[in-house]
Amino acid sequence: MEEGDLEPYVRRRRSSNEKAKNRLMKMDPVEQDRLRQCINSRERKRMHNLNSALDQLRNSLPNSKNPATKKLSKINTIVTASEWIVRLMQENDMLRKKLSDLGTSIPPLQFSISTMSHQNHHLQHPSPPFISSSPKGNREEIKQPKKKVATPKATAAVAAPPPPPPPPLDPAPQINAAAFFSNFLPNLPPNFFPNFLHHQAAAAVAAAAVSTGTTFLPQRLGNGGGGQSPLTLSMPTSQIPEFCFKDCGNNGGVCLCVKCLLSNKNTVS
DNA sequence: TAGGCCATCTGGTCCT
DNA sequence: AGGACCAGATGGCCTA
Repeated sequence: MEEGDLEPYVRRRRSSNEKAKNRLMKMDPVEQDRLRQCINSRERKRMHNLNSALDQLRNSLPNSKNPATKKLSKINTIVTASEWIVRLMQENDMLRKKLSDLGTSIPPLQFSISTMSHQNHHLQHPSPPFISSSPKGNREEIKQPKKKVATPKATAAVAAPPPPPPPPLDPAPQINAAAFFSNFLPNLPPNFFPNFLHHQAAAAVAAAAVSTGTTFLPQRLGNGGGGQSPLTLSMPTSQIPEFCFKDCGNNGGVCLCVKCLLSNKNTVS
């Protein structure tokens, strides 16, 4: 495309909108530029609001406060949050069932756009940097999707079947810490466990429990065969670190993270 | 250096 | 008419 093909304001026009085009072409270049900057500014604010909401969502996810974890990308934030919500709903259902079995009942939670909008009041009335200059106020709020003319892409989206309901949550088996270690590291030296900081061992077991779909049951480790005092696992699963222990320097160069354990990358010397 | 991620600009379309 | 929303294009930054 040559430089002459570009109009001062109306660029890359793909279809003709004669009214708008005529109106814009009546403007002088300075006025067109001012309008363009105004539109760009609004779009930036809109995207900043979107990112702000995305940051909130990211910070609501488990492990988000862990400085060792890398910041989730936008798409991963959405996907992870979606999966996390499903997980919470499953756990919620399970707990309700347990309550029901105990003869107690509580009313189901009710979610609605209106209550969520109330809780996200700050999105409709953002803090000063993102306050809309629009005389109509900020329209960036949670609301029902607007009706659009069916385009091929939109039609495909509507025609797509809804995702299958999540499978029922099976009662998770509980993992025994000592059994886990004896299964995956059968040739442990007699004094193996005492060589590890117990919170690392606890974290590794807990991480294994999560990755294998089992429930981490805090309990006492065995004595490791060396006549040492038993170790108490006390780390809640919410604090499971995601980083590899190889770098910690406290375990003799042996990594206890699940990934390394399962891939046999670690060696016990 | 390729690929992922992101911010920004931009034009088209819809909504109020 | 003006603003919101959307998606394509583009270039910068970072990392494996």
